[in-house]
Amino acid sequence: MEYSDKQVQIMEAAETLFAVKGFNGTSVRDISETAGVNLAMISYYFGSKEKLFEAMFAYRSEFFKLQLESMLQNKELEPMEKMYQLIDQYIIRLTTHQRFHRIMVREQMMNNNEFITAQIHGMKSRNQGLIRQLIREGQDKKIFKEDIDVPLLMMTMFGTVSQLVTTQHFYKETNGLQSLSDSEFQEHIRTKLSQHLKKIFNVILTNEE
Amino acid sequence: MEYSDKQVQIMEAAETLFAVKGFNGTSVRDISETAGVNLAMISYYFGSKEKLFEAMFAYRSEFFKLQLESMLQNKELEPMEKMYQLIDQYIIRLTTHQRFHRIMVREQMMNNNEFITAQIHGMKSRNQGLIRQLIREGQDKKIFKEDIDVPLLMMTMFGTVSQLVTTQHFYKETNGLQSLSDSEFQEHIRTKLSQHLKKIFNVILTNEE
DNA sequence: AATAATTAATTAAACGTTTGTTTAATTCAA
DNA sequence: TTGAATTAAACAAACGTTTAATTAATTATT
Repeated sequence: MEYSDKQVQIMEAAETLFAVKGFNGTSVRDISETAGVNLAMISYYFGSKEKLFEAMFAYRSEFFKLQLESMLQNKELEPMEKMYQLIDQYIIRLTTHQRFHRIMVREQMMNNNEFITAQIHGMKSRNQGLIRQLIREGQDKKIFKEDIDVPLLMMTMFGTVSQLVTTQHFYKETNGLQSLSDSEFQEHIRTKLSQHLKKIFNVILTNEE
Repeated sequence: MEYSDKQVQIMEAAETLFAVKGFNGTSVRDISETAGVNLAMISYYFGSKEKLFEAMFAYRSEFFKLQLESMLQNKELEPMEKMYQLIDQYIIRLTTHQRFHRIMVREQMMNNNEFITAQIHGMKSRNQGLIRQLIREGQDKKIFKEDIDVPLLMMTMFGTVSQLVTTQHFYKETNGLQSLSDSEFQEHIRTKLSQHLKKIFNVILTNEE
């Protein structure tokens, strides 16, 4: 599907507003004003507010997908190296596309829209499959331990990053980081998360410290 | 503040609906029908939909608070035992009050309502303070390691549990647990989370396996 | 203890806004 | 000249809230 500049404008305005105010908290008039287009253009291009949501979600999820295949198939990388790269890629994706991530968090709680629920489900099982494969590889090479609870480990990775991103305002205040600029703070978050998750994964997957 | 049966009915209906459909996705008429009361009773008792939300949130957060003080001050418990109890209590609370938790997750992303944001902030810093204290105790007794990133460790605890609770539908399907009854599944989740988090905390806080 | 007076609870209906969507007319581009 | 893009206006439906009337419960007075 290809979109004109104007259509992209509308989808980006919708993403921004949905992320902050939620789907039901955002009016079509809000979106049209933010996008700088006439109210009727939204129905004209997308059919309805709901369809706009679905179009925007599909459009953004293209960019949001982890690009793991080539990395995972690289035979020169050790399994733990691959896992580290996977962690870092996930952190980067999630901190870079925070607005979209907030929408995902809300939607996977709500299960209101069938199309979007299906999209999220697809992403999730794809990711779980890839990680399972990677862990299997490490186990076959006798580098990883055998008793790994893959779903729970994924919950920890997704959950830790998600928790920090969605509650970063609290985190910033509670830990006296208000003086940091926005980009400094994002860098801080990424570094901390990376260190923390790598430590956990290392110790859960192998026997070393 | 004391509430009559009818007021509690209204707040419980509101909690249920807000958890599923969100604040803006729930109409006052929805609430009145679910609670089995006349539409006007909501304004009559609570003033407005927003005030009802705040009243419900305050009412429920009473039950939601972790009761940690006495346990943490028990001098016969080892620090790691206390940490395990803390983990289990958190898991129980969150899985028992899932509706309220969903509302919290949404609200701490939105920051729309000042009163509720302040309430959440209070809970969070209180919890962080208690955990920090407990970890300090373990460090002073030379049982815990010195380089512990407390905020990040909390993110992992809150995030892992939260992620599993809010995406339990995906988890159930992806891991072939559809045959379990609701209560069996809740028990499954609690056991898994408990084992998983205790393992992580044990290995992060101490040097043992 | 019975009745009157007062307050609280409950109701259906109506209020003015805002909502998402459509219309019909107009402008623009191919 | 034809079809797409754009517009202001209008639409009915749903929204949160208020009103005014009625019923129920409580308190005061005899």
